[in-house]
Amino acid sequence: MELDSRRAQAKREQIRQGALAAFLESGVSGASMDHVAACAGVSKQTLYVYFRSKEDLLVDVLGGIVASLDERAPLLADRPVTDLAHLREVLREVARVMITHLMSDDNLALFRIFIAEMATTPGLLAIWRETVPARFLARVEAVLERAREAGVIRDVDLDLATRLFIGPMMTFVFLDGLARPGEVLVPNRKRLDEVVELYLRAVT
Amino acid sequence: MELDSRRAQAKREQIRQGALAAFLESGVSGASMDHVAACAGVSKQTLYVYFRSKEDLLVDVLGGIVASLDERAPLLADRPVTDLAHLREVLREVARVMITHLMSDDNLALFRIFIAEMATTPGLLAIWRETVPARFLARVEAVLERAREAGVIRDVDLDLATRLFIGPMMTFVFLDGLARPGEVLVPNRKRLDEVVELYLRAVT
DNA sequence: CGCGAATCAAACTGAACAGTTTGGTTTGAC
DNA sequence: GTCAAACCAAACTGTTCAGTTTGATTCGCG
Repeated sequence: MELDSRRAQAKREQIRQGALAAFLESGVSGASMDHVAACAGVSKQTLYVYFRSKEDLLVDVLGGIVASLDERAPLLADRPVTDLAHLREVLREVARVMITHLMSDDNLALFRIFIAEMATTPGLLAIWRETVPARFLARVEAVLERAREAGVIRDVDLDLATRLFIGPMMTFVFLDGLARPGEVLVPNRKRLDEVVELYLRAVT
Repeated sequence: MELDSRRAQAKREQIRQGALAAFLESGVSGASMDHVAACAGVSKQTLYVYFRSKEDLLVDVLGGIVASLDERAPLLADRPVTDLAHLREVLREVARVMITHLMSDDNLALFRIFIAEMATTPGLLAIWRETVPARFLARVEAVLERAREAGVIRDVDLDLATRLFIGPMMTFVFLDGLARPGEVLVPNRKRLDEVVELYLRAVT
């Protein structure tokens, strides 16, 4: 089998999408490989031609998702933060994007999968570590660093300042989102802006 | 069978403890009922005398844990917060207790179980909702409310102010704790005090 | 002691499911 | 058209596990 051909890559992708749908729908252990195959519109055997095992497939799928998040992330590095109005605007936007993006049903299901499977699937643990702290937190921290260099915020510990900003968003996601599957109450713009205002008071 | 007798209650409790140990050790789906029975030092059949099903047992055990957390929680209602020094001291203590308590291996495992099983076990969902937001958040919020009445903090939105305080702690628990089973890096006192200081600046 | 309730160990049932095998069908390159 | 690679459906294997059944044993109370 020539698994590098264009056709093979397409099949791989087709399987990935079906698997993702199945996992999001019923969780990892809840989705049988028969069901995954059905979702992907592929025979069960073909699954095993392209992926060694269920765990292999899971890691591959989630790894792909996480990598693709990078592209959808706002280009924080380009945004000017040389005065307070700029910083305020950037933080507001980050808050909005975070909340609307992370609190979608799909993403909440993804979180559930990560947290549940991380303990027993080393590959996922590695993906989470490389991503959430290393990429996402670092990106926010970089914004704050530039703001600090420009004298917009005080000389605070940047890691803690980042956590103070991310934290309230996490309360929305984990306390409200995960606890109410199907009926998630997403905070509105005004509420998020208030969080930013409260936050700015701490760091300026 | 007289399931209300003293003896029966003791057996129930014995089973609960064994089940908790088994669940923490291997997760819910990872712990077979045979293993639970072994951990409890009880025959498998006795398990089913006292609990209708595995799900029943799970809900009962976690419900008990969560209820018992109340007793271990610091008595925030008694603490005076009529000046800044008081408030600072109370918040520092809350932060320390939260972190040392929530970031223990057992509690991280509990979180993992809750998040993973909540989606498919309605009983757990109810327990989580009644507890985490209703009890824990409310308790911190009550402290802030008294501080606000005493004029120690500004006239801020109390829900958001609570989230701003809880949030950074959640980053430690969820970003650092859940991602590094076995090698959790707990933030030290100084670091937590810095968080409190940063926080106080936002609300005073 | 003696009796009934509680408990035990162990085998069993039935279902679910990851992964494999088989044997037949489609696809596309030449 | 032909041939091999890719694919498919379906049956099969071996295992795991929740929950049940059985039949013997222990415990506590009178």
